Amino acid sequence: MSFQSFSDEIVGRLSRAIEAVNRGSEVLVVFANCDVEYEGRASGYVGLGDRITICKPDGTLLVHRPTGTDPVNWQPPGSSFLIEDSENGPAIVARRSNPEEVVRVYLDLVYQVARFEAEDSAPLHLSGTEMEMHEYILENPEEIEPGLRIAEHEKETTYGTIDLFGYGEAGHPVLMEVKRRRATLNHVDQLRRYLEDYRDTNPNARGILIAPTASEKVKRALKNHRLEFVQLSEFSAESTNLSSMRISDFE
Amino acid sequence: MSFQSFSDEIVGRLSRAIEAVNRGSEVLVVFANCDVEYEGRASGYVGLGDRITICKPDGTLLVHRPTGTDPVNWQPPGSSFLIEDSENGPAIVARRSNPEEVVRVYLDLVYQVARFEAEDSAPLHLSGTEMEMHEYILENPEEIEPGLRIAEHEKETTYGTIDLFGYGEAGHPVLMEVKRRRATLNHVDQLRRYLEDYRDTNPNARGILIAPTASEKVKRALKNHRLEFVQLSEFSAESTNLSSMRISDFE
DNA sequence: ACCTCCATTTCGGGA
DNA sequence: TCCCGAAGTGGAGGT
Repeated sequence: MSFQSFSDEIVGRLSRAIEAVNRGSEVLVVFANCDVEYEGRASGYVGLGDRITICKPDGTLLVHRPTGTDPVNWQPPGSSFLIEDSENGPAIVARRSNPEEVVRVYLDLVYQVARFEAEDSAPLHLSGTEMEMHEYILENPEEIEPGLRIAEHEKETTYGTIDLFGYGEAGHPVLMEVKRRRATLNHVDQLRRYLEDYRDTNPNARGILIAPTASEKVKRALKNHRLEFVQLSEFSAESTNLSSMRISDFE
Repeated sequence: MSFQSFSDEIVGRLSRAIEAVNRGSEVLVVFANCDVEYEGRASGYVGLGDRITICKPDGTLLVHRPTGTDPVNWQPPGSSFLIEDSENGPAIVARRSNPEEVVRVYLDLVYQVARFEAEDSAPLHLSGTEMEMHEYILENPEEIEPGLRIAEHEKETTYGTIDLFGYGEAGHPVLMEVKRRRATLNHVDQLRRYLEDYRDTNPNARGILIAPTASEKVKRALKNHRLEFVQLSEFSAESTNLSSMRISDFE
C-alpha cells in the first residue's frame, strides 16, 4: 500500500466522520502523530508528537498530549470542522469566528480513528462551591459574628457585586466578601473596591473577608485598610459523609 | 455470555491497561456509559451518560462529555489509577493526596477500550503572550509615552510584582501594569495596590494600565484614582504573517 | 511548600 | 452582546 492510497483511505474515513460530527451526532477521536498550528487571539505551534484529537459535536476541538490536564491546543464550542488534504498530508481543521481563530492538526501518522455516538444529558451536581458558602452564611450569620443581620445577597454596586451585605450589632453596614479557598491580596482589593463608596458616606462601614485561611501578608493588608478577616472553613455538606451519598442525595 | 463473564473480561482488560498507564508507558481511553463521583476540595456527582475517559501516564484523569472544553470530572497529574470491581460494576478510580482527592468512574457499559503508546516531547511555541508584550514595550517605550525610560521589569514589591517600572520625562516614577486583553476592574485594583507604597512617599508617582482596550467603567475607575490608560493593541508578531510561519520560525 | 500571576483561560449569570 | 467574577481553576516561575 503506497502512502498516497493510505492517505486517501484515511482522508475518506476522516471526512465521513467529520461530517457526522458537524451534523451533531458523533464524537470523533483520532489517535495520531501530528503537529498542530494555532492562530487567533494568540498563535502557536507544536511539533510532531503522539496525541489524541477529540472533535465534539458541539464544535469543541481538543488536542491532548500524554501529559497534563489541559489540552496542548483546542478550540472552544461553536467551531466547525473540516478535513483539509494539504501537501503535508491530511489535516483536521477547526475554525470559528468571533474571535476569528483556527487550529490545524496535521496528521503525520494515524494510529486509530474512533467514532462515538455519545448521548449525555445528565446534570453535574457539585457541592462545596462558593455559592453554598453564601447560603450557609445566610442561614448561620452568627458564625460570622454575634448580632450580624444579613440584608442582601449579591448586592449590585457601581463597581461590582458584594457577596453579602448586612448590618452589625452596632448598626453599621457590613460588606462581606466570601472565598471558598485561601484568601489572596486580590480578594482584599475586591473588598476594598466595594467598600469605597460606602466609606465615603459612612466612615464606619465595615468590610469582612471570609475564607478558610489567609496568609499573614493578607491579614496585614486587611488590617492596614481597617478590614476584618473571619475564618470559616467548615460549611454545609462538610459534615455529611459523601462516601454514603450517591444518586439519592443529589436528586 | 452472562453479565458476570462480560464484566470479568472488561475488568481484566482494563486492569492490564491501567497497569501499563501506571508504569508510565501508555494512555488509556475508555468509551463508556458511566456515572462519576468526585470527592476532594469539593464533591460532585454526575449521573449516567456517554463519556470518554482518558488515563494519562503522568497520572492525569479526564472524563469528557460530548460537549464543552472542560472535562466534567478530572484528576490532575500525579494521581494513581486503580480498577475497582464494586457491586455496581467495574470502576476506574483515580486517587491523589495533597489534597486528598478521589474520582470514581463507574462503568455501566463499555463501548470500547483503546490503549495508546504515546510519545510526545515537542515543545509548545506560543506567541502573543503578555510576556511578549512586555518585551515589546521594553524595546519601544516611546509607544507608551515620549521620554519614558523603563528601569525595571517584573519589579518585586511587598504587595506584588510590577510589570514594568520606570521614570517619565518629568522624572516621576511610573508603574505600568500590562494586560494582553481588555482591562478589567481587577486590573485597576492590581495597579492601585502596587502604587500605594510609592504614593505614600512620592505623591507624583504615576500608574499606567496598558491594554488593547478598556471599558468606559474601567477608564472612569482609573481617572477616579489618578491612574492612566494607554491603549496598545499591536505588538511584536502582529505584523508578521503567521500563515507563512511554520517550523522554521519557531526553531 | 507557599506566593503570585498569567491563561488562546472556560463557564455561567445578569443587565 | 458585554461585563463581571468563580473555578475542584491549571500551570509556570520565583523565593
